[in-house]
Amino acid sequence: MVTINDIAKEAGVAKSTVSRYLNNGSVSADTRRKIDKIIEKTGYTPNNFARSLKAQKTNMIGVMIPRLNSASTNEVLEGIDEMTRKLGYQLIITNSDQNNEREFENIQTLAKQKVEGVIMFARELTPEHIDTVKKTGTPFLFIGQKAEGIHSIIHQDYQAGAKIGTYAIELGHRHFLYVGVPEKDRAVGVERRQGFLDAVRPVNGSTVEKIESDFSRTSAYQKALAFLPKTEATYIVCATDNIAVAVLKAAKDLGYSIPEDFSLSGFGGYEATAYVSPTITTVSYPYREMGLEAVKKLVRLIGKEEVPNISEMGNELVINQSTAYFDKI
Amino acid sequence: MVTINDIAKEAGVAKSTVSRYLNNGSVSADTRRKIDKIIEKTGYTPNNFARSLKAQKTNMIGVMIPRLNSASTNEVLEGIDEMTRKLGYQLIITNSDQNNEREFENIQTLAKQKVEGVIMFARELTPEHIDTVKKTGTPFLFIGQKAEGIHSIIHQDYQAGAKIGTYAIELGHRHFLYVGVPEKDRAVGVERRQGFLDAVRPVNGSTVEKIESDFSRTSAYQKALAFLPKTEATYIVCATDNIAVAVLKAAKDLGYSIPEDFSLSGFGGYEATAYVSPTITTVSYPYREMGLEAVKKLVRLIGKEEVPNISEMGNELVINQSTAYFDKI
DNA sequence: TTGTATGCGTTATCAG
DNA sequence: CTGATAACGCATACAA
Repeated sequence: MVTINDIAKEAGVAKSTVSRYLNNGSVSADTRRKIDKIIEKTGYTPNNFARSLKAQKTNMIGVMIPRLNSASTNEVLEGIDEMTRKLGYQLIITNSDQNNEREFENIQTLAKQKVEGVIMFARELTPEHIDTVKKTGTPFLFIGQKAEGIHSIIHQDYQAGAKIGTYAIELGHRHFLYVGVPEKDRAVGVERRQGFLDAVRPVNGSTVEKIESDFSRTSAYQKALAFLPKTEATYIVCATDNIAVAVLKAAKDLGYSIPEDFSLSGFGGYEATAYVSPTITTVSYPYREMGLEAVKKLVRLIGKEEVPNISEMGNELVINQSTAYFDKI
Repeated sequence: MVTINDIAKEAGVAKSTVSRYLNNGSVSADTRRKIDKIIEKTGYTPNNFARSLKAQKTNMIGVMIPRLNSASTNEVLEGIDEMTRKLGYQLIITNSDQNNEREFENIQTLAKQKVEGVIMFARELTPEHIDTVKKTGTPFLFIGQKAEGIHSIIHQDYQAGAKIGTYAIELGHRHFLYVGVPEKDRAVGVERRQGFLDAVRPVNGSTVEKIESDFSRTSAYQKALAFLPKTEATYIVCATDNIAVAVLKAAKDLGYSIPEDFSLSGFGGYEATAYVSPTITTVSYPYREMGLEAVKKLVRLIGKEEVPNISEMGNELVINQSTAYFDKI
């Protein structure tokens, strides 16, 4: 490996001169040219570890994601990737496989790697999470969930739920089936649902049946297969677009027509909702922008700037073919 | 930050003793207990940079992916993630946004980070790619494409194409539409298609029309919308499952029935093919296993072991509802 | 502008 | 088993 020392020797200068060349640049035109050429020739590149060791600074940002095959996660990641690049940081991505133990591990691993800050896609948040995070002393930013005393950036899930509820009521529906996810995920499992319920429940004669799935399509498909034949509902609210796609599939396999037999909607605004038939009504979330914002916010955090504890991203109702007026009496 | 020195001082021993404690372990039970306690108390964790600097070894593996929102890529990544974890390596993932310049950059960035090896998801391979890679001197493994003088692990794309071709002929089809991708991606754009053509062309009276899309659903959808009304084909071969999903959508929007008006198939075995109606016939690829294999192979490479230049992964025809016998005369 | 010397946190070598 | 010391590659304070 070629080091700053080799360069210095070959150029006949002190290594501090080479170092200066590399950093400030207070070097005479002559030596500059010499060093230029030698670096070119040898293909020298500075050793980041030595640098980090010295500077006590790594220029790295860590990202923790719960799983790799999530459409929403990946869109946020695109935004994160873009902004970290723009701001000159290097990204380290760790995957925790939706497993708490591995999340704890990863929090510590990243801290050990001396990343300057961490963006964590939060799912289920336990006190132990909060604890582990706080112990690291590293700036942390949660995405998707809020927690006492930790900065976060979240979706307006309650409002999203309310949008769907209001819309469905306007269409004339009164009987709903809500396909939810576990409450451990507060944002999706609780907030989103509560927004919907609060919009729908006050309406005279409305009913809501609930079933619970997990985030996988297979689970949602199975549940729907079993439950659709029994339900009184005319409108099916799915807690995510993935679930909606799976429920749509189950409905078709059971011989139902959407939206004739059931109206159906999801949350998220995934591309998939536009490539099934009928296309699925949903609430679209600004995932990419969220990623951009997250990095900006984290970097301010790293720089000890004052930043609001919680930032919220908006969202937008997207009406597609899977929902229709309810006009049978 | 608490260092080995602090520990040593507090324990009243030399820092080399602490270091030994941390590594080999040749320490008296007494000092061991003392150090144990202090480390526990202070929450000391070794500084990886100092370690790497000393050891000239980073324990990191770099991964270069062309984009974050690809189903196949992410499945391979899951495998890679699993195996790197198992083997005790840390992962650095970089995204190049399907952009050659950024690929060159990333190759060098990773080399600078002194990763011990790199797994690169190859798309289009130019001489400059090969060149840049070779200059780094870092062990490289290509996934998905092969290149002279660089180790790689690839799919049997030719065989996959042939499987679809043979199957379609058996169904009685003779007129085909092939929705392909640019040839710059040799594996998908050339090999896969060639396997199909070689299986189909020898058959009497067979015809193949070709159109080209890119890897995005939007592009495929638009092309299909324009081309389906004009085609003579009874079977549409799509170069990827994503394309197939988009073409299916276009066909439906145009009022066609699948498989009555057209049979349709893709490649890849993505989950999406199972959650549209009809489900789409495809060739399923062992993505996750590929990730596992890739890491194993790279690690052998890092260890200077002898490994075959090219490894191939098999694949499997998955017959679904989108294909049917052609029996109209 | 340039060079000397020192230290970042760790490991390895070699005496004791 | 333990301790002193050098070295990894780089940046910087300070002197020249």
